[in-house]
Amino acid sequence: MENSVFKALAHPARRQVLTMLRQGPRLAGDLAAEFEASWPTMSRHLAVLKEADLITAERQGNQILYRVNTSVLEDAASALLGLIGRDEGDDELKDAAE
Amino acid sequence: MENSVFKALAHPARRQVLTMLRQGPRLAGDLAAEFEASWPTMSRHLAVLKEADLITAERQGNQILYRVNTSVLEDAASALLGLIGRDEGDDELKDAAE
DNA sequence: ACGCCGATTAGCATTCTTGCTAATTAGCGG
DNA sequence: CCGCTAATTAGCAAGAATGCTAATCGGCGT
Repeated sequence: MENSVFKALAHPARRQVLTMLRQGPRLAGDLAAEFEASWPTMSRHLAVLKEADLITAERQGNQILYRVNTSVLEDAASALLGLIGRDEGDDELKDAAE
Repeated sequence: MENSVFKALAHPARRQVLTMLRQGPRLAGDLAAEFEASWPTMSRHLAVLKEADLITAERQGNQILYRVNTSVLEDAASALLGLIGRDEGDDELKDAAE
């Protein structure tokens, strides 16, 4: 679960999407329009972010509104910070090698 | 540059390595011994982390000592946190789509 | 029902990642 | 120099990620 979050964050375009959503929700097409990549490509990036629960989708009639899931982002950030502090026991951030 | 950091964080084994390094530096073999993966495989994971500047390597005679680069981890964490706060202008976390 | 627009899903090719074994480099000790 | 241990690099195969175009789905208006 944690894994899918970091994997989702691994792609620049997806981080860029999150940046765009920072100031509020946006329509899918609105987001897609800002990238050079094709629309279907962006659609898949959004799907990856949704899969990782970093964003949520809501239908607005014809179109789809995306918004950031702040708490998941917070969890990821604190997981990273947990990697810094010495010996804080919890938040181990380990999810098995493959 | 930011990109390689998040890519490096995308693999569970590599995050696990960082977790292990939390309490202090460790020898390469010492780290490798804790994983099921083969030694060369771990060596490459370490190379990826080093490439992202998340860890540093230092030769100790026959062996190699790895330690976390805390500041890069901090930067990554604050980049994520920057994605949350509304409208903070800087730290945009964008590094071009592909 | 039809056409249209917004968006996703299917299918495919290309490239990147991962992980293995085998070969190589680096340093130490006799 | 030779042998030994520590670790990395080479080379390969399998699988995942990315990006495209074409096809499809969903909802709205006529």
